[in-house]
Amino acid sequence: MVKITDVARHAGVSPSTVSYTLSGKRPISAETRARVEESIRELGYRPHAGARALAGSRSNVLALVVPLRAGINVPVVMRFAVSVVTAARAHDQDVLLLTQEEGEEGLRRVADTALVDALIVMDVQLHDPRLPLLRALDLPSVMIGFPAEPAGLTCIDLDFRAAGEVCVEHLAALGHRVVALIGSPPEVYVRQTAFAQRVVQGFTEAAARNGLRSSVHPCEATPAAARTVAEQLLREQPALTGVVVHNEAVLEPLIDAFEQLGLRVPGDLSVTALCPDELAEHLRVPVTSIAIPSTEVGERAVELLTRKLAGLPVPDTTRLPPRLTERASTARRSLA
Amino acid sequence: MVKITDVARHAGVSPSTVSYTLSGKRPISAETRARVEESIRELGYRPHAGARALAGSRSNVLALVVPLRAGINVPVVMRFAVSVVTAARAHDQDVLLLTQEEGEEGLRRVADTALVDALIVMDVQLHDPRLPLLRALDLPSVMIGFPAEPAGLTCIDLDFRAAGEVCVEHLAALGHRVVALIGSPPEVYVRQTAFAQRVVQGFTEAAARNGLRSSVHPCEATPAAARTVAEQLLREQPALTGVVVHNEAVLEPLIDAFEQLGLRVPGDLSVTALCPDELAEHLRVPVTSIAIPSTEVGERAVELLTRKLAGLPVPDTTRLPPRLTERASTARRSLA
DNA sequence: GGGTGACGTCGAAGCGCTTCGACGGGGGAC
DNA sequence: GTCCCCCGTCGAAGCGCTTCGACGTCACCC
Repeated sequence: MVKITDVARHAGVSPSTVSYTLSGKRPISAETRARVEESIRELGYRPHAGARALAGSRSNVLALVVPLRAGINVPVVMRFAVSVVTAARAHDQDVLLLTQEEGEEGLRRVADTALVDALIVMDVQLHDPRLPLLRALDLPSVMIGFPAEPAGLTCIDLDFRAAGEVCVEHLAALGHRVVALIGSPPEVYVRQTAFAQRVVQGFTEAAARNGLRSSVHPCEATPAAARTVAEQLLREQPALTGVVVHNEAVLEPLIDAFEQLGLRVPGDLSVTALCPDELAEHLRVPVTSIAIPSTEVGERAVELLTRKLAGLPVPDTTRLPPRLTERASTARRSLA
Repeated sequence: MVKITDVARHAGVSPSTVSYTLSGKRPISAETRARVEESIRELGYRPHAGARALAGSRSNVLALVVPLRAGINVPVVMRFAVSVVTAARAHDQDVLLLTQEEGEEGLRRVADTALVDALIVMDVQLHDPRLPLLRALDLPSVMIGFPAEPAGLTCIDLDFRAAGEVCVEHLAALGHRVVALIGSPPEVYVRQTAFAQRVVQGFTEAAARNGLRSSVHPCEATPAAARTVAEQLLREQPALTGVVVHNEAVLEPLIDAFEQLGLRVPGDLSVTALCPDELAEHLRVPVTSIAIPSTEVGERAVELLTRKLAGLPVPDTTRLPPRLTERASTARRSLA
């Protein structure tokens, strides 16, 4: 293994000069720098991570805690993880993978052993048991998702409220006057995360603001439930021409059900959804949708962490604006 | 931060004694051990990872390189990653996540900086450019998948050949005499990984061994292609009663096509597949299938690595036996 | 022309841990 | 009873790097 003293000898300087050349923490003359850099290249020097962490009290590693819970969207998590790693590398950091299974003990471990400099925690619940620990730890952290009480933490996620609004605005702009939100199973609304409620909020308020008639319908994640909701909707809201679906599992069955009930999409009914793009694209009728911007969330999370590590101020909460992708499932309301 | 000297002082011993208590590398009397352990607990001591890595030249971290290539099955990768992390923790190791994007340079970096002790490389291609590097590096590594020339490397994967065989044996045992393999798109067979060919091999040989008539049909990953293959099969092999599908994307369209052509599954046609269990389970007719045992692969990979790190011998190649899960899509051949 | 910084570099002191050699004491072998 | 060896423990020497204080040199100012 080639070490810093080897480089120093080869370049005819002291080890500290090599160190300063690398870190830029003190001025080094152009010639010396050139000589040192040449030596580094020639010898293939790579500083030892452990030694660096020990002396510099920075490991240049950040921990990423991924969820395991049933019901999480695996491809979204994966895309997110990859974007975190990529963004981290751009900031000269590596990423240690932790599973949620390790829980608070895992967080404490990597923090106490100084294995990592910072934490990214995904899938944060409203009353996440890890919150007190994260507040107490002196490591900077960023969480994906919003707990009930985000003060003193740094949180980031899609702005679900705005997502609900944008869907409605889109339908309103197309002339639709009666809209419905077909949501997640009832238990989701009383549960650990608040994003489902936020979508409802945004949906309802935007509808009111635009003078639309609107209703909200939770729906179990089964084709049968989808069918039932569709039938009920037709019965109770015959004037309905626009729906927002926030329930990936029933998006396809729902469209099938509507079409079997004689409603053409988008001819008679415009459909928008909150779901991953892959799903929206690959349906028989590609669906106008808003996706969770997993890549952007990952990048921004790393960026926030980097700023915190540098001692710069960061906002407590950042809500990413939704981006609606128009596809074949929405159209101007026919005036027939 | 509490350090080893704090513990030593508190327990009235020397730092080296604390170290030996922790590592077990030298005998420590029961009383001393108890005293030290109590001090550790009381003070909440956690050894500094960097210091440990520096002094002990072991970081207790292993790198996991995940693929990004289009066409990989994300949930499978994710499940695999999680099982690696879990297994690694059981061996007191942490896991650093690398993306394939970083390529050979990334491997070299984590190796040269001594950030990690060992490597797990997923999605290894037949002529993977990383192979020479992995051979040259003095870090132990395990690869998921088999390159063309696995000598000197440690590889693990599902035994695809046996998987092909098992499907045929299952059909043969049910009395089927004419079988077909519906495979991946043609390009897969001339491409980077060999597993597709191995399935064909196993399929063909098992068919011959059992005296079955058999044929192999590559198939593009589109519903239209599925339909075409189904029609062709009916025309050319009217006596066909069993198929093996090794192409996730067309499994559902294929079954649809067969049923639309008047063949009932499993009444007239038994279907087995190589695909993830989730897919097999959630089809209209749940399909008898063999899945890639991602969890097991992950565990075994970590185990192999642990043995290598301990200097123990490991086999160059380990092929995990396929496990066929019987579902509703296969039945005894009707003698009608 | 001497004082004063700023610049560029060096030496040495750690960072917290592991490990090697050494050493005292007690038990077994003779 | 003596010798030897092994058990249990200690002290000290690093592991490879960062960083702090110090120092020499040169340019510039009054």
